[in-house]
Amino acid sequence: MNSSSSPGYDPRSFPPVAVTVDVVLFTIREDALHVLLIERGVEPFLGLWALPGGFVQPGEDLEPAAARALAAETGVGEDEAYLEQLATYGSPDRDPRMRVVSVAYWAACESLARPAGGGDAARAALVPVSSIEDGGMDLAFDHQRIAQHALDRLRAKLEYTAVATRFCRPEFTISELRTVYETVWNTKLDPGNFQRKVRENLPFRKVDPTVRAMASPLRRSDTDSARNPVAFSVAASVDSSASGAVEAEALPLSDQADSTLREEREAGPMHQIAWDPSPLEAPAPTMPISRRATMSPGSRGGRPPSLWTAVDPGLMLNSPIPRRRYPASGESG
Amino acid sequence: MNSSSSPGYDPRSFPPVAVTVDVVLFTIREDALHVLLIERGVEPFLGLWALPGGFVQPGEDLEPAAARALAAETGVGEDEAYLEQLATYGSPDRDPRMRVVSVAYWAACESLARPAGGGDAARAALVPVSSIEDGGMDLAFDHQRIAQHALDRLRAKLEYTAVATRFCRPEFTISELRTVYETVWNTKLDPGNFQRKVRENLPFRKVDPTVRAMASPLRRSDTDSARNPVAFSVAASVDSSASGAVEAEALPLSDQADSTLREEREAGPMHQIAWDPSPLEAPAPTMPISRRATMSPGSRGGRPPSLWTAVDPGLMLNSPIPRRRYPASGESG
DNA sequence: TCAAAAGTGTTACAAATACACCCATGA
DNA sequence: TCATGGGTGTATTTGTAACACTTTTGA
Repeated sequence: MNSSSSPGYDPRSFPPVAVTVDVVLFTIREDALHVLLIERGVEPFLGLWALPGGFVQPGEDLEPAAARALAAETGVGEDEAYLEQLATYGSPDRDPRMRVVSVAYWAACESLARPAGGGDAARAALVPVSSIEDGGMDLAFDHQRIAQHALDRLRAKLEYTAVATRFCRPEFTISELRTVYETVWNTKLDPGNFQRKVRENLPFRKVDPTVRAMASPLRRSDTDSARNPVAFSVAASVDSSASGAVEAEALPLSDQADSTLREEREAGPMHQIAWDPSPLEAPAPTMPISRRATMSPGSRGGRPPSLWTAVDPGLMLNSPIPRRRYPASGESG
Repeated sequence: MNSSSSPGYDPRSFPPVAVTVDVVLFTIREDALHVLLIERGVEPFLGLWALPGGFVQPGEDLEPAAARALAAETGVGEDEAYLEQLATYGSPDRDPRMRVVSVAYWAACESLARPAGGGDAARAALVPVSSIEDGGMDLAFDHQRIAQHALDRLRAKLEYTAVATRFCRPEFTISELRTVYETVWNTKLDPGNFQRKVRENLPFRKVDPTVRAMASPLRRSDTDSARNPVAFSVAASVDSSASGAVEAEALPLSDQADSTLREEREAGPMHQIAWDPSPLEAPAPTMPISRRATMSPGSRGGRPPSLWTAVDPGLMLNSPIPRRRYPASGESG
């Protein structure tokens, strides 16, 4: 704020601007990184794809606004996604209707459970980031640029934070985590070295099998959840309660109620959107939510992997995951 | 921007919000990192110190608005400072008067030449970041938080970009540059290793002494400046080209905050501010602007150092400057 | 018993650290 | 000629890359 101005300050004298939020939601589907887009049902850019978003309401903070917009348009609840501010875009002509300043957020979540079919309002689709990057898709407004920035940020943060875990279920195997890195960076990582890296990083925690065994599908009701990070409870409160920061001790982290828990998207009535397999989107996902230990899709065997969690996805890694620079376009095996 | 909204879209129906910009300007003075603050002349927070800033004008993009606000309140011109978006703060109650969303920027510039004395309106001061960090200063609004975030970002970016050069004159010695790193990180770096790092980093360029000799104080007018990075010419075009909004990445600033309602004083004339040596500020700077080769203040001799420039302060280093984690508070020697 | 995946060990190489040392200059 | 800072050389240490190898399971 500056100091002096014309003494007579009139709250209504400020230039008329609308403030919105836009969210770039990433998820991994079928071994490819996807972005969630919504088809516009009104002008301008009618029929084009755009990022989910909406106006910031009076009395509403920015991040909650982003979370709300995301939930309203896609059914992705607040606890399901990691949400972080990206940047703000306010070019005077970015919206033909009026001056709109948009605060962009990016989000990461586990593969969307199978989308409820109840298509009501908008059509949503998950499109591979490759189609964003190669400019093959025409997005509304400056959303292409925003999405690209979000992608850059995501890739950068994978290297030195534990956000990658937000693409996994609350408990995951190291291989699953490695697959996330490989998918986002579009590269291959050495399994052995990756293993070592995860093990030496405090934000990643191995789930104690004995603790898991004792705690049945239901959580213990006596001990509190937030203060006492016992199995089950942690995952849900993970991002918000970041509090405890880094401790050296092995917490009894663990998973949440089985699988099924996570499709409880009660987050309000008809929020589900039609996961219409539009031209842009692959057929609905069939990824099993079952708790099989081994990740690999076509696995015929192998040593049973141990399960891991992240203390807090936002935490900095003490030792970054080295990435071989990913090539511009797809490289595999 | 959101996709679908109520069909009947009324440009005047959006919630009333003011959008402002705030700038955290860093500079190095007397071997300490300082932030520029302005004393508030009106309520709220009358008499408190605050970041320079102002309203975003109709038709004005965000970054230009920040540059304008900075120039208007401090006299620091656009070409003099590196300017980069930081984050946006929009807590509903951050300004008691009304809803204000503030897009914060951070800036770095060479030690402010001697401040024009023409003290007219506001009082400005450079305060050491230490007094911000230890909470010893009470800033208006949420500016303390913003400043802290900016500081975190600055420290992070020093590591993998060439921004540090923006604390130096267009041409500088490696020692000067090292001093910048040491000051910002509050640590000591090995001169030999630092030397090597700079030499192997492409964004840093040694000024060819022969070229310098030929080109008098004035630049050659025949060859273009942007294409042909000759001494002198490079520095000027440096920052503006960094435009591309979001750059690499920095810290996990996963919080949001608020904004500030600043009373705009038009970008009219009389922009200089009184560099009043307020209680917060050290006496006016006396740093010679002369082009002496050796940096060290009390230098009695030594080999004449070569001069360097940065191709572009925003550029990523190909080999990051390793930093020993700086201690919480001052460590020296 | 075989293939596949988890996980460990080991070596080769690259980078960072520490520090000795030489060089050029002004006083 | 001496103190001082610029600049280089180099051994030590640390970290990464590559890959062989052991373990454990399902088919």
